[in-house]
Amino acid sequence: MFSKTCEYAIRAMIFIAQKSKDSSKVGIKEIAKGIDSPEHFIAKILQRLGGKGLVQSQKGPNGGFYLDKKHLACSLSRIVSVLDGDKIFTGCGLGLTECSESYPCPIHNQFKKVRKDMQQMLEKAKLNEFTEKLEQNLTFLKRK
Amino acid sequence: MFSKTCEYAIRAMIFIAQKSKDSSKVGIKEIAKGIDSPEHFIAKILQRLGGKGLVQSQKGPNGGFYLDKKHLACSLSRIVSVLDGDKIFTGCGLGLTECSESYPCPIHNQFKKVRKDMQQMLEKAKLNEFTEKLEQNLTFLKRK
DNA sequence: AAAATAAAAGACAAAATAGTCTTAATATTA
DNA sequence: TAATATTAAGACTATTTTGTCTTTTATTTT
Repeated sequence: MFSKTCEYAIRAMIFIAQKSKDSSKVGIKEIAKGIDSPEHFIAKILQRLGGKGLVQSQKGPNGGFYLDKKHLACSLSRIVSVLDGDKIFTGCGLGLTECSESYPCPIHNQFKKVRKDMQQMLEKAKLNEFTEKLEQNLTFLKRK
Repeated sequence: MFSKTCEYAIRAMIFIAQKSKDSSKVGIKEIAKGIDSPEHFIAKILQRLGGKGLVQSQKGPNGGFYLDKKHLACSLSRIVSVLDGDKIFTGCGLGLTECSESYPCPIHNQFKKVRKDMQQMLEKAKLNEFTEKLEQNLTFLKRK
């Protein structure tokens, strides 16, 4: 569904959101451990997201990644579209570049609905809404 | 969403279904042209599907690929699961291998619903249901 | 100002996916 | 039975994605 890049990214962003609640920063090692991802890989992904302004960071001792109030309200769909593009939201299920209402592939209408539901779901999902359940150990960002 | 392999496969199978209506066979070149895909690539994909019994074929002059009545009722979900596996139907949106009801990722419930809708949509979609609209040029399997 | 710490950047490597080409096997037709 | 047409199979190449390693830059603390 999503690329590995995107899966790690969402997990990392939710993790950073959790840690940013009390406006503290979190280092890349802790993030990598916290979401069980390759350290250098997630580092590069966060660089990309930082470049696009989705996450903030600070170098040097006591530095790290963080999210201010505004960025805590970032939606998952934003992360997906920045990293994977919006093919998943608007692309044809059968890979036709010209697929559209007026030139539909055979599953255009059915697929359109599923796509839209996915988009709306990710649109509604904001980074800061996951913190509480994580703290209560009702949801998880890494394997047991 | 789906792999290129799977996109081509679904288009090819729908194409073969259309041609199989009057129980005639269709060669790989015609299929490749009809769905606008690399010839040798779709050939290998159809080999895989043939090996799994999803499509039938015959060698030699006037040979080609075809679908008998039974196989014309094959669902798109079957094709997807044979080629891409069922990660898309059952896998975690954030890539957690152990994600489940009792150990859910933060978006488990929302994602589960979208996944299920997708699966049901593909389950219901049978190869033979697309033929008519294709013939009427109301839907398409290749770019203009 | 120096040392230490942390992210940024870029080069590299490995694996998976996508795509191509050649040869072999098999069935049909003449 | 020989020629031909067609899929099957396998080796190969290219591209993209995933992942690693090293060096640089920036910031903080001492």
